Amino acid sequence: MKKITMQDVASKAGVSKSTVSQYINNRFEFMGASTKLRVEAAIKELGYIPNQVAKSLKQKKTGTIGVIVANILHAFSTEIIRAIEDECERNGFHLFVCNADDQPEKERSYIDMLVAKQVDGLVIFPTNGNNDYYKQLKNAEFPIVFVDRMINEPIFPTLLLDNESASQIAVEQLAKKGREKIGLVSTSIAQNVTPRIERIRGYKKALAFHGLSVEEDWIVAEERQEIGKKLQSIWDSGSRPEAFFATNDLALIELLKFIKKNKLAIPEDIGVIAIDDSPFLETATTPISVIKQPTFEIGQNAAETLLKLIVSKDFKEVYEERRYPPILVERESI
Amino acid sequence: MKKITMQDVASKAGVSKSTVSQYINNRFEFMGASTKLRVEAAIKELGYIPNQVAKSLKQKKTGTIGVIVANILHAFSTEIIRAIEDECERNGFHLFVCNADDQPEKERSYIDMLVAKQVDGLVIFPTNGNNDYYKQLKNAEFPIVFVDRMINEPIFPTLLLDNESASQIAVEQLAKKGREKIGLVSTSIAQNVTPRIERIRGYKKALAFHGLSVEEDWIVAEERQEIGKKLQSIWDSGSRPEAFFATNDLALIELLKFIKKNKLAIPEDIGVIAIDDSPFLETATTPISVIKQPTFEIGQNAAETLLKLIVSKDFKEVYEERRYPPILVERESI
DNA sequence: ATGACTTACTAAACCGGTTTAGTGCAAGGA
DNA sequence: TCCTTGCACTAAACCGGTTTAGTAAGTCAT
Repeated sequence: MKKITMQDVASKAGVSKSTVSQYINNRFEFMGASTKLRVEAAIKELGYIPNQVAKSLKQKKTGTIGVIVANILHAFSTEIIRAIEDECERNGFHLFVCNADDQPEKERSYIDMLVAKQVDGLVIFPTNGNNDYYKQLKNAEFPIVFVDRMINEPIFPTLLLDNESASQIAVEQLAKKGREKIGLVSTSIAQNVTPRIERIRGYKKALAFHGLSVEEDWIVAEERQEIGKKLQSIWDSGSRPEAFFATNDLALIELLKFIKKNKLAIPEDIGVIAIDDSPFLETATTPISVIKQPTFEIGQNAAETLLKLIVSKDFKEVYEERRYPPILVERESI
Repeated sequence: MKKITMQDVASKAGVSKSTVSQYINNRFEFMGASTKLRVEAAIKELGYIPNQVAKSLKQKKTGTIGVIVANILHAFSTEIIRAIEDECERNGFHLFVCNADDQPEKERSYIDMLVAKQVDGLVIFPTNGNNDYYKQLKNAEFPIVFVDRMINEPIFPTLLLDNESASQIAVEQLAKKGREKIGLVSTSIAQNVTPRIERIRGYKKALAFHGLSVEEDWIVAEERQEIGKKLQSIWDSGSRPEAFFATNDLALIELLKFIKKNKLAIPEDIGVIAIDDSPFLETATTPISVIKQPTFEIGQNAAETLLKLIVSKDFKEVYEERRYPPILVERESI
């Protein structure tokens, strides 16, 4: 079956392409009533669907944005995507979702592909390896919003959690219950990823604030598959923390596996608090206390900011990052 | 900054657009060595990135497919999307992901938008409300693959779990441990969604096979927010099952909340088995036994099937659905 | 009757690539 | 010398829309 084009509709209705185009775009000011009806009928009869690719080419906009997440395995990423998608849908935009797997080369190649596909803008969870490229895109006035992570120069709007506050809340909750020996579990910090760095920094500051000492051995920041081993070696060393603060959901999963393997009871043997929530944490025998991120708000604001930038093209030299307050969900694991 | 076009590159290199196009597409057979170098240099110097929209318009293919999931809140959906994405990346395809929220109208409007955007094909978790439209698309030889759910007429390839087997395994596990009073928890079946219907059917068959009676009052199939109430009313009625089979992750969450609220012990007071896994289930005090779907395989095969259909355009009149065997993960909740 | 305005519509350029059909030139063969 | 052939490259049509500039016909005031 041949694809129906605007010309087919025009011929059928006995008008020119231009008139059909006017009809499609609801510009009826100078269209006769009978012409309007004839075009309408022709469209319906032929089942005509306008080709957005042709439209995009001429109008130099695609109604599409790209989202490049650092690691789609984090629940945080999928929730942000969901929120962005909702906001975009309200504004007639569509989403390309890409997963950079924390690899700058992969991120770079996705940016290239998305630019080639003429997306109108990008939301990026930046890895730390393409800062020069970001600068080029800034020069070209390409609309971008950063989420979750900062790069050295704040050349695009950046939205992220107030990570230090989150750590402070975590430590405070633990300290309030008399925990003095508090360890931390994080995924790898080899790449200087903003939230991990800031959460560890906040944790150290908070320990100091509460008069607790920082025990570097109790800070686990490893690739996911190494976390269990490292925790076990701390445990086997005999110098054991009374509680752990897991800085994200993946770290928490590994921590809980370790706790299970060593048959420890929460909170009797070990206190637990984490950043990022999951519906299953509420249903655990000992429900796990967490610090939620306002993912919905962050995602929605990211989309709003980007869409605004797309229409205004009003780029500032630098941007102040926008911080979001963490939300404590007190349960029973402390 | 003005966008660099192929013409800009051509002028800079002192050749025609056609030659640049040949270069971009690696057709070097009839290109002089010095020309090649000049074009190469011009592209690099100008930072030229070819416009895929223009290319798509001429070539009538976009290298893009659409995925419309019924409900993105199911872990199953996100895992399938991930697998499709991986397979597409390997083949240079990109993904539009859309969430129909189980609403046929929303699904229909997404299909329209994606067709307008000239996606090369679609993976759909079909709601049951657009069967006529699917038939139109089949007539137009538009490549589609269905996942997770079947529609009446199998006009496109369909990939899904062997749901009845999954239920049989669930019931068998429970029966093996001497459970005779087995209830079921599902999300709403108002829309006749294939997996839910089949899982309930399989559960009933399996009960019969094990000589157990079907107690309709123990079958909870409600909207998510109603499940808790319904479970509670069963419990309060005094006629209580000894175990529940949750037919998906969302149903399981509601079941676990109910169990928690009533301070029941798993498996002493109540046995639990569910379809769909989550990393947190393994770390529960009593790890929950589940029946996993081979989501990775289903997603990958869906993408493979679709991409094959896109290149071959070889449509069969009807398709036999492809069933995947469920995978039992025995833990301690039975 | 004439010019000025409206109204309803259209021709053709344009977006930025790909592709087809050729062109000009040099080398080789008759 | 003329003709063929292969090489290196180009002009122009084309994809399917949008948009600009313009036209033809009718109305109205003068």
